[in-house]
Parts: sequence; C-alpha cells; structure tokens
Amino acid sequence: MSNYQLKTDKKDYLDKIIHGDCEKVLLDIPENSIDLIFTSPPYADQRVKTYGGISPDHYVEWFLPKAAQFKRVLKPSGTFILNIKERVVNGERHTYVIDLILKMREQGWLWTEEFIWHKKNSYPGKWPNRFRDNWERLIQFNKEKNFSMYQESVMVPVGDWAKDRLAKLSETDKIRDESRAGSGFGKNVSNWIGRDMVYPTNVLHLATETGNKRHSAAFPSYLPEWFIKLFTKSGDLVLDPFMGSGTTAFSALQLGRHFIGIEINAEYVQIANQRIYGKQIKLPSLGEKKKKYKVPANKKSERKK
Amino acid sequence: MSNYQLKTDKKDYLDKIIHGDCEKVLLDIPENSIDLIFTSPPYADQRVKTYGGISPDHYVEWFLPKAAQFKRVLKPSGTFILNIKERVVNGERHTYVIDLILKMREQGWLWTEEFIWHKKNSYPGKWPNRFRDNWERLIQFNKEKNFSMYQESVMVPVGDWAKDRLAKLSETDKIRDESRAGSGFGKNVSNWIGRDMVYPTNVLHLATETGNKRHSAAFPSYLPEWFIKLFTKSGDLVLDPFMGSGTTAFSALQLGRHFIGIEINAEYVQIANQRIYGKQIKLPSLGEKKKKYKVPANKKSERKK
DNA sequence: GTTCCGCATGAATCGATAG
DNA sequence: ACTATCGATTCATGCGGAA
Repeated sequence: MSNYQLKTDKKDYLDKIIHGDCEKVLLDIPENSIDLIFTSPPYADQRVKTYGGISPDHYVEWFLPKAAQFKRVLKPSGTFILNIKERVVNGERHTYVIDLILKMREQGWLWTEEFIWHKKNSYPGKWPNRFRDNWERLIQFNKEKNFSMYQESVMVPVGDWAKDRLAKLSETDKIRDESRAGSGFGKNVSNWIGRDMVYPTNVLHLATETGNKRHSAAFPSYLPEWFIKLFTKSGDLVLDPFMGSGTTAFSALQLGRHFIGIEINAEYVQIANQRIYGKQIKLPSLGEKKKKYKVPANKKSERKK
Repeated sequence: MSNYQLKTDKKDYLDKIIHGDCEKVLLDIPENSIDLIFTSPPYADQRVKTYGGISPDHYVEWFLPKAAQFKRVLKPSGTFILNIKERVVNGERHTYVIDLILKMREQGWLWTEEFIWHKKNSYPGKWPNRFRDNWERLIQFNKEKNFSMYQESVMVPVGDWAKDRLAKLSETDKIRDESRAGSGFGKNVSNWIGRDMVYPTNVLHLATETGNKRHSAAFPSYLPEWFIKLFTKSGDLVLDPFMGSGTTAFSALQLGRHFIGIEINAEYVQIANQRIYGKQIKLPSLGEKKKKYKVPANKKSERKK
C-alpha cells in the first residue's frame, strides 16, 4: 500500500507531502527531529467545504492531542508557529484560541510570543455591531527558552515605506528587481538594501492572496517565508501538519530547507504536489484504507460552478 | 473634608477628576449610568513608581472586583474598552490578560471584540529572543448584545486609513474619482460618491504620542477619541477609572461628552486638572483620610532624574 | 511593452426565515 | 425555544483584456 519502509526514519517523509491525519502520521516521525512547525489549521467552522468544520466548542479537545505530537517531534531548540483566529459566535469572540493557549501551557509549551498579522485586505461586509476583521494571530510556542532564532535574516530597510514595499514583494516583483539590477538601476536598489537595515517588529503587515483560484484559503507565501528565515537555517527541517495547498512546503523548498507536509484532504495533496514538483506524482499516503475525499452531498452543485 | 454632599448622585462627579481608588469611588456612582468606560490600567509590574506595581500573578484578582464595579455602573447599552498588553515574564508572555478575559466572562461580561492598536513607532530595543512589541490589545466588553455603536462617526477615506497618512496616492485618487464622476453614468456616479468614505476595521494604525512625558503611560488622544466617537453620542457620559494624566477626560470634553475621571495618584490628578481646566484647582477627593502619595523609599533616587 | 480599468473573489457575520 | 440555511452587505487586491 505504501512505498516506504522505515516508518521510524524521517528520511522516508523528507521533502514529501503525506496524505493523512497528522495526529497519526506524526507517530512515525522521530522525536526531537523538527526545527520549525509552521501551520494554519482549519479554523473552527471555517472551510466547511473542504474540511467539514470543527465546532468551536470542541476545537480545543480536537487540537490538543495533535499539539502533543507536535511537541514530541519538535527539537528542544525548535519553534511552533500557529496561525489562527477566533470566529464570532453569537455576537461574541469565541474563547477557543485563548483556551488553547492555556491548555498548551499545561502540556508544557512555553507561550513565547504572539505576532500579529495585520491583513491589508480583509473580508468585506458590514454589520451593526462590529467592523471587518483585519488581523490574525501568529502564536509562537517553544519547548525551551533557548530556542534558535536568526534575527538578521529578516531585517528590513528602515522606514515604513520600506516595510510596506518589502511586504508587497511578490514573485514577479523579485524577478523584476533582478532584471533591473542588470541594467544599472539595480545599483540603487542594492544600495537601499545595504543601508540602514533594522529589525522588524512583532506586527506583520501584508495582503491575503485572493487571486489563486486553485485553493480557497492560502496565506501569502511571505508569511511562512518570514518565519522559516527567522527560526531555521539552511538544511533545517520544517513541518506543516495542516499543509493545505502547500504554501509552507513551497517556501521551505525555495529557501533551501527540508520539509514534511501532512494533509488530510487528497485534493489538496495533489494541488500541493503539482505546485511543488510541477507535476502530478504518486506519493506515499498513510498506511490505512485509502479514503477518497467526498464532497458533501448538499455542496456538490455549488462546487461545480 | 469633601465639598460634595450627594454621593449617590453622579452629578457631583460629573466632569470632574476624582482622587481615589476607583473600586471605592465607584460605589458612589449609580448603576447603569455610564455610556462608555475607556481605560488603560496600570500594566502588571509597570509604572511601579506611581502605582506600586501589581504582580502579574495577582493581576486578575486585583482587577476583578474593579471590573465588577465597572459592570454595575455601565449602562446596558454601554461599552467597556480595556487597553492592555501582557508583559513578558521569564521569557514567556504572561497569561493574565487572557485569564482576565475568561474571568470577566464568568462575571457576565460579553467579550464582543478585540481591536488591535498597531503602534507605528514602538519603544526601541533589541533582545536575542524577540522583536520589539508593536501592538496592544483594545478589548471590547459589553453587558448586552444590543449596545450602542455609531459607526458613521469614524468612517475614513477610501484606501487604508493608515496608508492615507502617506498621502501620496490619495491626491491623485481623488482627482481620478472626480473626473470619473463627471463623465460617467448616473448610477456609477452615485456608487463612486458613496465609496468616498469607508468603514474602518478592527486594527487601528497610529503613532504613539511622544509629547506627553508627564504621564508614564500616555496613549495618543486619538485612541480615546476614536472609541468615544464610536460608542457615544454628544452629551453621553464617559468614565476612565484609571485616568492617569487625563487624556480620556480631555478627549471627552473636546467631543462634547461628559466625563468622570478617577485617579489614585494625587500628582496625576493635578496634572489632569491643569490639562483640562488650565489651572490648578481644588477638587473633591474620596472621603477618607487624605493620604499623601508616597514614593517608595528605594525608588526615590530614580524619580529625581 | 506599458498603463489603465473592469471584474471576480475572498479563514465573515448578521438577521430573517424555515423546520 | 432552538438549530439550520440563505441572502445581503462590503472593499482591497490581482488578473486579464483593452487602449
């Protein structure tokens, strides 16, 4: 059923997308082997079409056993970054996120920091009692106080204008910058880069990706990139246990890090593989009965359009 | 000792700064009489010089009885905005803020929303394991779901209102909009005019005020202004139970709202009065033995500089 | 090859309606 | 009364077609 043999050796998973439930898949991964876990799990009751939705009231109990596995496989010097946001239930912000922080501390995690992702383009809408939600949490957990951090790798040019500029750097922008560099104008660019670099803060200000039609809830690749550069060095191993369409794996690969991606949705596994390897390939999946992803009956018509 | 008689009548406190502990002073204020409570309490272990410092581990139990009084005096349609941020203790973010949210919900508060104040210029510094802290929480609590909110009063020009400060694009954008309006179809015209102003989001993006050095925890007046405009109308009553140097009272006055300010530190009471009334005046203080504010012995030298 | 403009599209939330 | 579903609302962004 599966084309790998040494389940206890992480090399079988190295640079692969694994199809399965991360809580089970991670049992095969040696303890203290991951340098960075960066993930954006399905939010409570969101992405119902693809994940079925986890009730807010059961979110913590759903997440905690997975967090225990994350803690086991993470190196003592490693970091776990959790991208999450509580939804509104009955007019109130639900408490599952802060409940989770407290429960994870009981598990032994250190709640080191909370970064803010200040989204530039939030979901539209108007309500009588609240404004649009324009931020998400990026919660940093660690096993030990002495975790690895490479602050110099994410330094930014001085000034807000530069920060905004950097945040906007898409793939095409980078290419354009390189082509400019060849024509003389690049000298100015490199001058800017060399001059007056400062450390960033714990607020990231960038736009969500709306253009990509292949997947519904991708964050911009800048987000995992930033944390991968900050918390790992070249050759390190990055894990995303809720891989989705593969943004984290893609970023890790581009930055010369190894990755392990786990995704429960077969459709997303295919998308991620295409994105990373440029073609559809056969990949190892969990050694269980292969469950075909099933579209909920009442959603089938909607999916078609 | 005090120059007011009817302690149960809020009119005695109206538009005044009261010197005393808010937990006791509020006992004299009628229930359901305040439209907005906006405050920035002493953070745990911060402002040791002026408040004596509350240990992070005891912050919640220190705050809760005060929150109970806030709930009593707040109108059912009123809002409580709490500006707070957890400090780092032993390499970790302390949990007193999220503990407080959970405990206040047990008190009957609704945790309606959490605004983020994205500070533009944060305190400089560098640490090996974290970046500069560039944001604070503005936590919105309510007694009822049907609270008052005046969204139109805080609308902002199209395009992110933070971006608007850079103001390079806004000029040309406006011109473009006008030229379009003059030549387009009638329906489109009204659409474009309507889009001149948009509602803000739950992220506030403003610079910290550097001018006010008299008060050690001064926030920019823009912050209370924004929430006063959003949650009160002219003639309403705003309470700040940890008044500090009087920014909230000053903003309320300027916006045509009534205010009640409470401050435990006599020095700040004087500063606030000077700021608001332009002169040093005799004001009612709590009907207790007048306690002169005492500088802790080991801090005296530090105060001098 | 640029620049400009139109258009679809989101980690959403509320309130009304229906069962 | 309580849950489930649906329509209405709204705006920054990036892509693609057009000038």
